[in-house]
Amino acid sequence: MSKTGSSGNKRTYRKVAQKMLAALDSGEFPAGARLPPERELSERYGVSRPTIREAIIALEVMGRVEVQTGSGVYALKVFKTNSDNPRDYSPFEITEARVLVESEAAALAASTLTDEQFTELEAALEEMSQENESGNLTSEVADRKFHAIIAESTQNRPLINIIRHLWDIQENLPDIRMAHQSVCKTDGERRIAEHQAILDALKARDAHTARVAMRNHFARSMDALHATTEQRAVEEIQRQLNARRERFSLNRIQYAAE
Amino acid sequence: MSKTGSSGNKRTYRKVAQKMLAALDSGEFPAGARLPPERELSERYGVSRPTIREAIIALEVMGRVEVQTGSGVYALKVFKTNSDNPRDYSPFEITEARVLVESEAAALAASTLTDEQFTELEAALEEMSQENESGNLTSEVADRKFHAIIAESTQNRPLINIIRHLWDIQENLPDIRMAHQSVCKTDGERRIAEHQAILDALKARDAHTARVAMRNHFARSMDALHATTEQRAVEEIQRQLNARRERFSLNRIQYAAE
DNA sequence: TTAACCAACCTGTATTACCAATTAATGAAA
DNA sequence: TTTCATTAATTGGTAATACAGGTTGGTTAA
Repeated sequence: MSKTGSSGNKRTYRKVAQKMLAALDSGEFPAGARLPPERELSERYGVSRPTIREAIIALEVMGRVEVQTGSGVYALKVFKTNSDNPRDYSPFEITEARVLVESEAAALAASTLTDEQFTELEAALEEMSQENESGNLTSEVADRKFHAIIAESTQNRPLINIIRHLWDIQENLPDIRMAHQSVCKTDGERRIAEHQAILDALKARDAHTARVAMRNHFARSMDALHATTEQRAVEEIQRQLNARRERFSLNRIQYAAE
Repeated sequence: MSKTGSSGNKRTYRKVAQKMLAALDSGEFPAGARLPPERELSERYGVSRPTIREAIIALEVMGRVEVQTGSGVYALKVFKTNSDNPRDYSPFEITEARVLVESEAAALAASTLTDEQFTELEAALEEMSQENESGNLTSEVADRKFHAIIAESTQNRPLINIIRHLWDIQENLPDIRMAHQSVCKTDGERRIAEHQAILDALKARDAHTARVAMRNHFARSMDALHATTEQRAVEEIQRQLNARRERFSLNRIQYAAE
C-alpha cells in the first residue's frame, strides 16, 4: 500500500483530514466558504477537538484551507503550491523539469566542455555499455555520472546544484526507477545510442544539436514512464478483478457446503 | 513579510515548527535521527504537548519528519537543497541559471496559461508601470509577481520551486539589486516594454517567441549587471587609489611634523 | 551458552475540561 | 447615519488523564 495516502492509516487526524479533503473536493465545503466551527466538526467526525485541530493544521500546511483566528477556517480557492515536498512530486513533473534544465545545460556545455571532460564522458559511456552487456540493469551510476559531467562543465553552480537536486529526488521515486529499468531492459542499446548522440553533438560544439539530442533522450524516458505507469494501472485493475473473482468463488463454495 | 514563512506568526505551532525546522536544517536533528520525545520538546520550547504535536504534524505534512507510533519522531533524509551556499554564487551565475530556467518556463507557459492568469499578468504589468512612474524604483515585488505567475502556470512544482529558489537567492545579492535599480533608473520604459513583449507572445500562445522574449529580457539584465559591476570595479580602484594617496600624504605630514 | 519469552517502561495517541485571545455582530448613543 | 462599547461566537492554548503500541532488558527454559 501507499505509505502516505491510504485511508487505513491508524492515526486519526489523517483519516479526518482525508475526509475533509474529500468534502473540500466534492464542493461540500465550497471554495472561499467558512468551514463549520471546530466543535461542530468534532461532532460530525466523531473525534475530539484537538484531533480536528490537527487535521485542520494538516490541511493548512497542504495549502487547502486558511485559519483566521477568532473568525473561522476558510476553504482556499487557489491551492497554494507551497508543497515543496519532493515526496509528492509526480514522476512526470520531475522528468519534465529535468528535460528543460538539462537540455539547456547540454546546450551550454557545448561551448564549455574541456578535453578532459570529453574523456570522462566517454569513460562514463563505456561504463554504461558494460553495465548493459553484463545485465546489471539496476545501476544508474554511470548514467548519472554522464549527466553530472555535462552539468559540471557549465561551471554554473546554481545550475549544477539544481540538476543534482533533481537527480536526488528522482532516485527516490520508485515509479521512475521502474521506468528506468524497463527502458534498459527493453532497449538498452538505444539508450547508449542516445547518449552517444549527445556526446557527438557536444564534441562538434553544436549547442543546438546537443539540446535536441538531450530532449530526445528525455522524450524516450518520458515515453517509458508513461508505458510503465499504464502497465501498472492495468495490473492494479487485474489484481482487483482477481480479488473480486476469488471472493465470488468463495461464496459459491460456501453455498455448496451448506 | 511572507504570509507563511515569517517567524512573527501568531499561532504557536508555526513558531515551534519553524524553530524545529531550523534545528533540522542546522543538523541539530540529523537526518535519520530520532527527535526528543514530545514531553521533552514541550519543555524545551516552553509550550504544551498538544502544541508540540501540532508542530510535528506540520513537519510531517511538509515531509520533513516521520512519526512512528510508540517509537518516536524521526528526521527524514531530506534532499539537500541547502547544501549549496548561495552566498558565494556570483550574480552572473544566478542570472545565467535564471535565463535558462525561466525561458523554458515561459515557453511552457505559452500553452498552460489560463485566462485568469493573463489578467493577473496584466495587473502585475500595470503595477510595474505605476511603480516606474511614481519613481519607486527599489521595489521588485511586481516584477517578481510577473515571473511567479508564469512559473505557477506551468503547474510543474519542481520548476516552480526552482524559480522561487533562484529569486530568493538573487534578492539577497546586493550586486543584483544594484543592477536592477540602475536598469530601472536608466530605462524603466524599456523594462516595461520587455515584459509586455513576453506577455504578448504568451497571449499568442507562441512558445518560441515567448522564450526569445524572455531571453532578451534577461540579456538586458545581464548587460546592466556587467555595466554596474564594471562601474563598481572602477569606483573601487579609485577608492583604493585615493586611500593610498591619502596615506602617502599623511606620511609626508608626519615626516614634516617630526 | 543461547534463544525465546515476558513484563516494565517509554513513546506517541486521544480525550475531556477549562480558560484566554481574537474577531464579528449587535445595539445603543451621539 | 455614524461611532463606539458590549456581547456572542470562534479559534488558541493548556493541563491532566487514560490508553495503545513499541522497545528494552532481564528471566526462564532449552
